[in-house]
Amino acid sequence: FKVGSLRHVLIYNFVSQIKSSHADKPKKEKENGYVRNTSPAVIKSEPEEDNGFYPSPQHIKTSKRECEYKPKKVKTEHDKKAKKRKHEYEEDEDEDIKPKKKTKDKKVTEGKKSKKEEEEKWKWWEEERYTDGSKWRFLEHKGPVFAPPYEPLPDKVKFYYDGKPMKLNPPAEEVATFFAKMLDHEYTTKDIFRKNFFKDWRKEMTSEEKSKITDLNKCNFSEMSEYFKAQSEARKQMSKEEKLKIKEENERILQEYGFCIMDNHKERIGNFRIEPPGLFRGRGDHPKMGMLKRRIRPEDIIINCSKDSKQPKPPPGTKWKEVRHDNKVTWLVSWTENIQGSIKYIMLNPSSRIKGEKDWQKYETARRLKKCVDRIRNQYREDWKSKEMRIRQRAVALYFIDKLALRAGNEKEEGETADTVGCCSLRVEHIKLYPKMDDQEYVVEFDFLGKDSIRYYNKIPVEKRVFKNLQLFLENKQPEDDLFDRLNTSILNKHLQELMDGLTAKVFRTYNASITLQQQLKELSCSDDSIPAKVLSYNRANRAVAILCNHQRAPPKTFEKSMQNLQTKIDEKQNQLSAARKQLKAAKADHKASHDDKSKKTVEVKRKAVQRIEEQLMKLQVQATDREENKQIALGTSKLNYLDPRISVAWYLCYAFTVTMIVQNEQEVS
DNA sequence: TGCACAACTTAGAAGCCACTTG
DNA sequence: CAAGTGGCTTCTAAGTTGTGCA
Repeated sequence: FKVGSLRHVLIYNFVSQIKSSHADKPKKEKENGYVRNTSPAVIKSEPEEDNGFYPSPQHIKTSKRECEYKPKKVKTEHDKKAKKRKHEYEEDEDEDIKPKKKTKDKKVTEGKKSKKEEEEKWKWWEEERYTDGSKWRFLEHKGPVFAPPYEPLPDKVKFYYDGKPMKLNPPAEEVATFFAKMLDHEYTTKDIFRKNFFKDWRKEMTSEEKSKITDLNKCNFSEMSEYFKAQSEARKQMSKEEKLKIKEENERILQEYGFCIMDNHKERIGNFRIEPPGLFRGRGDHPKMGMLKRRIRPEDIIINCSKDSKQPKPPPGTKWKEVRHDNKVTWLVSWTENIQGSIKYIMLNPSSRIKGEKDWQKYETARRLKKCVDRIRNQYREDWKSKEMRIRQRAVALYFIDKLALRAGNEKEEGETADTVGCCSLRVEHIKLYPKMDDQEYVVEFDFLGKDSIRYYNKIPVEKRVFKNLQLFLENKQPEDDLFDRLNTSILNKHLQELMDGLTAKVFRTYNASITLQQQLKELSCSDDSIPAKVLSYNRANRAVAILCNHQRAPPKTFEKSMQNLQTKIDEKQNQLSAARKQLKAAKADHKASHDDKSKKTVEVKRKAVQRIEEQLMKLQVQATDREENKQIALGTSKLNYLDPRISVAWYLCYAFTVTMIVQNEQEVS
């Protein structure tokens, strides 16, 4: 599990170092008049009750020093080098970067391979990074792919109002089809959805239509809905040739618009298609659900590319809103969306250099946190005793973020989005305190909706001082008041920045997720295990992380059924096994009687059969366990965003490498 | 300090597609 | 060959963080 042992293949570019002083410079709190139900700024002193549980001051010093560790070699990228990157990476043979030996070896072998393959395997991580804040030197692309224009319905497909057929003009008809396509979804039964939809739909109607259509309940979209269902059915029934044709066309579009040139490398674009118009579907109880998401036109689009590139052309007869050349950002295309008024971007694929570097950096920051997390924990424990309310609140919030992997929790504009919270925005109504619960003391019960309106429910025992502080924070407050009324994410992050360079609230999530994976792998793995058992161990470690981060999913619609199917298979296998065992017994008896070669062979054959079936049964059982445990848990998000891949690779190398394929998918490894 | 805005990461659902299985 | 399945990719909403300005 020594992830550090992988260092030789990676460049370590610690750009930053810990600020020398963590000394708290007490700042005067500014009071902006009267605020309802805020906590007192200063807290009367309490009797100290140090239980000697926490590490000694010496220990703190050690970890502090560790944290201030300054890498021997902080690379400074000279302008010359930065420019060089644009010009060629093949010619960079003599660059004096640390892992050069390795690189050279590889280059030699790669020389035999085709040019194309080499390009695909560009090792951006072996190159220098930009240090001047610019993201690229050269950027060329073809612009976005727009949603296909609306095709009016054939005349035979009718819309009925109040029982009478009615032909809608195309703009209103288009919006009606959006609704018709969602008829099966429970969204369309929700009041807010219907109200928002109807309001926006009416905006698209002619005055004549507007005066006629006044009640959504009198609208009958069923014929439209049937038509679309038939269409999608027809699409499934298409012949092989037709399907192939569509596939080829998609491939052509991908090749033309799906890539860009950034700094001499062809890179895959993430989302090169503009979002088509439709009805907005927020998550959870979203006040704007059902609103019309407008069609985006070239006139809405801002193009970003380099001056010396071939600029993308807008569709004939149209113009871009703007073309700019900003190399301090990574996006290629942007537009403003009409529901929240926020900006949407077209950016590169995760496989790109620009995303990969950022991702790597994220895990490096998490590793730096590992080095000084003890110090930070001691610090916030100290702060629980602070005289200042804001410091206590900050310290308790940070404890939650660290221990429970809660998100930072920005304030949100009321009425604009679903009512969800994170740590700093927790309200009184979201926690309950139990001085005693069963055999545990000082239990806090959390119950709130977090990101994407996923419920967070957890009961955990906390340290006494935390509990007492929470009681204090709750004093004289209403359920809808903020728990941490003297705290917000920007205050918290400013504090974290002082504790460690680059530290923000979300780094704790990354760190705790990754360290949990590492610990769980160590704990759950046993080198004698069979392959399926090892896979189960890995998935369980992954699952522990997903639980920590509260990554949930709706149980798959077919879950119960597929579970049953699996169980049937297991039962069958068990029957097979007992039959095979019987046969083996019989063969043995036969051999004992005859002692000839033939019967000996039969015994061997039967023995092998039993073994094979046992293995198959075990595999099925493990699969069933894995699936059952994973019913409501989503592993993807943590795999993708929180788990340092080096931990998985290290686990694979030092524990599972004798076994051919734990990770069946090569892509996963790369 | 508070706010708006911009840029970027993280998130679950839906869609798609290749494969298996009966 | 159809139906089921599972493992992706795609889609786009919903977060976090940083910045600049009053």
